[in-house]
Amino acid sequence: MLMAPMNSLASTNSKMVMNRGAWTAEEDRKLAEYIEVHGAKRWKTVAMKAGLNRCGKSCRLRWLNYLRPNIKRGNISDEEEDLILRLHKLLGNRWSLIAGRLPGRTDNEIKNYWNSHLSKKINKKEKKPESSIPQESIPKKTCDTAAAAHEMMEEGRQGAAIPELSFDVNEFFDFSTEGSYGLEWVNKFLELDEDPWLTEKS
DNA sequence: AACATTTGCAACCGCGTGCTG
DNA sequence: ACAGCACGCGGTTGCAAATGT
Repeated sequence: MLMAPMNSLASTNSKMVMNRGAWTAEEDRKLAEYIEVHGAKRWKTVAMKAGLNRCGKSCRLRWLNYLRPNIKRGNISDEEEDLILRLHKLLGNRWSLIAGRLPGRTDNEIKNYWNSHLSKKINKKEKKPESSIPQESIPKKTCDTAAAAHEMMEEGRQGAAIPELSFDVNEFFDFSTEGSYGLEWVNKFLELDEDPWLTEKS
């Protein structure tokens, strides 16, 4: 659903009247032109120098979620949806990490998609307990499956010691050194956790 | 046709973290 | 060591469009 930009709402803040609400095409153009020349950093400065009556935070969000090159919008494919489900199972609500595995997708889009589509799907499934995998079938404390990895991460987050091995999700999912944003490696990894619950299309 | 409700998504907010002086 | 700033993240809100009654 593409909403037409409405007139910017001015904040009632008495100190500095900042534009708020939906961005106009003119604002988008100014921001994109500025970033093309000066780069996307120091968002407060970007906001001022681009002649935008917006806070830096708002500019950053607009750029990352809408104006950035190579952004894919809408039409999340079955493959992408499946990947989101698997990664969410593995990582929980770590939208930026999940988005990092989906080229052209933003964390905001993934989060919205999850909240409006996938969480409902999952709720439906959970109301059908016979279709769920029995807990005892999930291996414990190994990296063999995504479920086990997720479990370990949850423990790790709560500060619990994992006796057999130490598992740091941030290290494990450090994409900074990875050149490619291809899906192959993660698909291979996730194939280890073939889960009929996830692969079953509704 | 008119109104009410739900849906989908852009944008905002608050918080945590890291960097810099 | 500390304060201030910038950035990034996840949760939440607001509102137009879509759908239902």
